[in-house]
Amino acid sequence: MSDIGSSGGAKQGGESLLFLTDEQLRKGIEAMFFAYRAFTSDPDRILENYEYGRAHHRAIHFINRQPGLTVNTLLTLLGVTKQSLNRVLRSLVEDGLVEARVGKTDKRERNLYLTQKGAMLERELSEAQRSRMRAAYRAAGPSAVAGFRQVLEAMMDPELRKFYNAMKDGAA
Amino acid sequence: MSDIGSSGGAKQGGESLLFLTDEQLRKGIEAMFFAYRAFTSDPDRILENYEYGRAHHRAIHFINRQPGLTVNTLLTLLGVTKQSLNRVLRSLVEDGLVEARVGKTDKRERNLYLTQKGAMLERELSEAQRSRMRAAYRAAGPSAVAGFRQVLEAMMDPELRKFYNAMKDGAA
DNA sequence: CTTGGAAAGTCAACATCGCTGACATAATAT
DNA sequence: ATATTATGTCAGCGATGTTGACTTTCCAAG
Repeated sequence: MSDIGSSGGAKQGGESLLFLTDEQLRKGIEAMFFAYRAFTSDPDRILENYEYGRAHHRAIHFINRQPGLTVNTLLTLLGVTKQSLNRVLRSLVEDGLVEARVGKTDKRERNLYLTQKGAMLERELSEAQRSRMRAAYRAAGPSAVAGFRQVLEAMMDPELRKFYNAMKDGAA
Repeated sequence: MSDIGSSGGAKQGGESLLFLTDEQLRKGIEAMFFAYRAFTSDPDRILENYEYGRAHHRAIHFINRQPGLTVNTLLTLLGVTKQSLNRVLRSLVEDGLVEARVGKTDKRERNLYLTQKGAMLERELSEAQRSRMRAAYRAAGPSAVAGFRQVLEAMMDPELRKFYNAMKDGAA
């Protein structure tokens, strides 16, 4: 019953609140589900040819975006345990895709960088993903893209939103 | 080099194409990643109290949205193998959350329905998710929501977009 | 200079949830 | 009658997440 409240109340609010009915919200949930599935399918298909999975892709993505970031920062961005990340990171370092340099100020820290080989895989993976994103952006148009970004940002957990906003976006 | 093409070209296109730079696209990728993580975290937290996982949630969601749908349809919507779905579906039926009625026209088919118990869990899970979605919608505003939905829809694989559009959205 | 704590790495065990392959059953369709 | 379809099931495997325990390294504070 408690979830009916906001739904039943929506129609009273006039046009500006109509989109907050439960069915509209459920439709948004489905949109996220289907879109995210498509969004990950392209890199997944590529990764089948390697011995890597989605976890490797995510690590590679953020190392590329913030060269030199520490393991701890990467842990926060990915939201997994160090044991889980370690497994992934070790194979990437062993295979020569990622370089872990001992920190110069704090020697306990490791600063992570993509090697040339790592950067190549990153481009292959992200190009697949960017290609779908680009097509969707073109189909939807600039103002839709702005709205898309606004809603996604509002949906994030506050702590990660900080990290998100701290990243380059080429809009400046 | 091939992924530079569209990026380098973006600046030539004037204001309307500026959002297609590689960095803008990567930022969109990150937005999807962080938002999706938040989006799934609420129901995941609830599911820890039960013996169910994300897969159960997804099945419950679609059975609720299309009561009476067949196993095959659900398979398509979820994009998993029947072996994977069967494991999930069996536990839901055994625990009395889902009812599988033999089809009346084709007796090979099973039509799936939520029981009262299943509907209760569905509401608990989806309320958590809708609550976050509602807050994001409110924060971003109606026109942002329209754009959000447009981009996500454009991102889907065509076959699933059909299913997506066939679902109730309360907009009619 | 010793010591406490932080950063990182590692080992073991386990759960979830994908997958493939093989096979059984029941019922429709030809 | 036979082929095909929808479903269910068993076995095994792989990727990725988890907790818990422990070690090593190293900065920093007493």
